[in-house]
Amino acid sequence: MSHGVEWALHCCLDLVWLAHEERPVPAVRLAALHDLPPAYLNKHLQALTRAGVVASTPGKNGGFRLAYPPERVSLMDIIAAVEGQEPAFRCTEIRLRGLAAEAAPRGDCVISQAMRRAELAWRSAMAAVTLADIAAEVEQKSPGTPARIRQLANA
Amino acid sequence: MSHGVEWALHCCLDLVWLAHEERPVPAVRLAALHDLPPAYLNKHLQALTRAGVVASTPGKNGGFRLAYPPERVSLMDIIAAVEGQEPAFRCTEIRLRGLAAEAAPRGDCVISQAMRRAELAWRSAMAAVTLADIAAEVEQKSPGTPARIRQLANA
DNA sequence: GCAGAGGTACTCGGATACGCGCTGTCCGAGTAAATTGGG
DNA sequence: CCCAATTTACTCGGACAGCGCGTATCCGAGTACCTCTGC
Repeated sequence: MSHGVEWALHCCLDLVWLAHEERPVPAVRLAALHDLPPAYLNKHLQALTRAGVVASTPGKNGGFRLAYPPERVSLMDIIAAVEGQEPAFRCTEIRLRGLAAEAAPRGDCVISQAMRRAELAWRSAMAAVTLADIAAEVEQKSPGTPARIRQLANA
Repeated sequence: MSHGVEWALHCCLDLVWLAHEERPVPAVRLAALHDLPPAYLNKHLQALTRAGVVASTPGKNGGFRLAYPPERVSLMDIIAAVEGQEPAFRCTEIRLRGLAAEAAPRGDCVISQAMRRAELAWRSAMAAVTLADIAAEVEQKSPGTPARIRQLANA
């Protein structure tokens, strides 16, 4: 899994706390928060924009903000936006090629079924966690974090 | 996830049915079963050998066979052998770098925890399925498959 | 003082190089079987 | 006929190119703000 996923997750979490600001947050500001290459982070934020997870406003005082309230944005949404929606395991039906094709049973590939089940378990676990859950847990462990982030982002 | 995983899974399943043979199965025979590039399949079989999933015997009439009975080989073992044991999501602790480092809460990264939980769900689902389960399901759906594979592999 | 036109600074968006890992191939080391020669 | 040394054929194992995708960067299109001028 690419590093852009980690960046996108943390930046979206920051956007939760910065949503109370009037103005959207530019990519440069988000990059400075975590010492990331600004232009490359911008690329991933574009992917989030295309997927509809965040909304971008161009021009001066532009930037990014969450397109939905944090309760409605799951970690799966962010991952799918950055990594794409294709499944990690792609069955190419090799059982239907070569000599073994004659012995291939009818119906779906059993191996592919098992892989799909496992991947579905992963996707469900990711979809069950929302940005609001993450934010709430962080605020519980260290209540000062959101205000600190807002302060540092506007410096 | 690389294609080698799919190859390894299907070949290990074939090895379950070919385990009743006296002689190990060479990579060329396995490749012919599914019309795969023999040398490249051999490379993945080497990875399975290094991981101890299959055992290789060199020389004439050599080849590969399962190192354990199929009940003790899970799909996770095969995937880990080919893809490596490192987790798909690697937390690089970007919350501790940049301006936000001052606002970083103590304890583990909450996002990383959620990712680990999801990945653990995936690994558990994979580890819960053994080659014996897959083989039994295939044999139930089409009982002639194992004998057909044995016949085609020795042709 | 005020309105409007122009300039300016800032931001997103996509187009452009670079590097690493998966993909694919080849040849050598090693082993077991087959062969051959001698007893 | 039996045995052993040699040859042979076959297999795994690792070393060697090719390519696609993620990584990283830069510059242009577009927008909002600021400034300046005229009334």
